[in-house]
Amino acid sequence: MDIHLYNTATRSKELFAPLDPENVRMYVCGPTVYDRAHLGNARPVLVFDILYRLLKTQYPHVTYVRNFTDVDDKINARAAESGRSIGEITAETSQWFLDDMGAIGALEPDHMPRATAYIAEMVEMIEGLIDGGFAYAKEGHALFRVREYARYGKLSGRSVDDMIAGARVEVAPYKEDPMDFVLWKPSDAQTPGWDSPWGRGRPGWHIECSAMAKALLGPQFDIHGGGNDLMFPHHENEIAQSCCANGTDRMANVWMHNEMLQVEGKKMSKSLGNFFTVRDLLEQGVPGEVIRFVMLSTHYRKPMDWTEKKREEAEATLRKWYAQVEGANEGKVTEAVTTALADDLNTPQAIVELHQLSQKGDGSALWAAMRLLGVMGDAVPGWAAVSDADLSAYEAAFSSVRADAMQTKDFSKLDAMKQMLIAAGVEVKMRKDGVDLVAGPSFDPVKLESMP
RNA sequence: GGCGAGUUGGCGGAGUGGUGACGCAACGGAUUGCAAAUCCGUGUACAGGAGUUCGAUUCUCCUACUCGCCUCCA
Repeated sequence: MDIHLYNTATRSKELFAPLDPENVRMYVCGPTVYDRAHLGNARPVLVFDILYRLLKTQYPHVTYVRNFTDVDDKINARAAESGRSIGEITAETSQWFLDDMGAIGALEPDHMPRATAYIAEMVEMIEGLIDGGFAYAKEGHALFRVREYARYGKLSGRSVDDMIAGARVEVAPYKEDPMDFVLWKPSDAQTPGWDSPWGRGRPGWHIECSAMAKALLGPQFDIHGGGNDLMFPHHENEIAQSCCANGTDRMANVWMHNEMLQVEGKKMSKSLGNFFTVRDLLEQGVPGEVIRFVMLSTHYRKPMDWTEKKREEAEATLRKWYAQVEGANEGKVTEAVTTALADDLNTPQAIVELHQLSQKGDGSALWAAMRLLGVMGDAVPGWAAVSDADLSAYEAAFSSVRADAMQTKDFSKLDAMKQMLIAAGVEVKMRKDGVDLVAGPSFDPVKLESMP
């Protein structure tokens, strides 16, 4: 099946053609590990998780790399204020990230390199850039000479001159040109640092991805992804570094960027008070599958608005589907579902196809499709499982009361009983010749104890 | 200020140069002691203006508005 992906670099949807069909290679910019992942961090993880799953259905092998940025001034600040070591913080935070992303159904990438494990590769790459005249060392810094790379700004559609005119660039005495960006910077005694030809210091933010991508995927690979906030400057800088250091004309063939997440129509930010982490939601009792479903219900290139209403709808839909899947045997993913995903990860369209399967009552195909989307595994998750509470005694009692009521035309006792059952979270389904009681999601057996 | 994305019915959300995607909600009907659930059915949405066209929601241009990035926050 043909897969089409929107390539930011060309601003168009293109037929995906891997460099090596035996080994599709993708790199996604991962988190800076200094705290819990917030909901916005989850979006790229889920978007590229879907891409990873899709690619795996079409190619024999996919190599997915997502890094951990464990050297960064935010981490340094966190260490300084908490008195804990950097290693302790990054180890703990990295595991939190994996736990939280696992809870929302994200598969782990094949490689999850930590920046601090690739310092030597970064130094080597910077040396190469300096040797080639693309970078220079000054006052303990190494800087990339942006004017040396003619294609700088092409990915994000900017020109160097326009950006200078915008005057939002940092001017520093050690820079030849205000646009030049840092590859390596000096560390003082309190700041983590590594020895280098330019003195003890630490890498700039962008070089890690160039070095790790090269080490694990080679100088050129298929897909590079991340949030669209990374398009500039991060990805622009990565391209400049990698292409100049590796002598290639491109770093990745396809650049993919997801749009940002909002909460109730506004940017999620601490100042607006609508900032929360994935863990916060999970602790509030929002199942990971629901978080994932809401995320997938908006196409990745559109802003995604997290709302309470969507959360509720997603949960209702999933409960309905889980009930249909329970008892079915897992079948095969229908072509319509895969086709939707193959069209630039059109997850909302894929969800439509799942609705169709649900409508047709095709539980086995639904199961397979839900698994592909990552909201279903080998069994229905516990939170959605139909309760196995034995209500047969109540069923019998209710049936006989109902039979009496039908005779006497006095339904008051029956209605009272029904109210109690409903209050206890029991779904009451009356048929002509009987009654079914099903424990609903909010079933509370304690409330039935006062029943006659 | 620069760059970019977007504006589809009550809400969410795909898609298409020409027969009202889909989900939720709503409404009508069947069923029901009454409800619920279920089933059947109903709705003439494509920001505004101009242009291209036999025909535009879909293409082009302009306007308005929203959002994002450029700045530690994805």
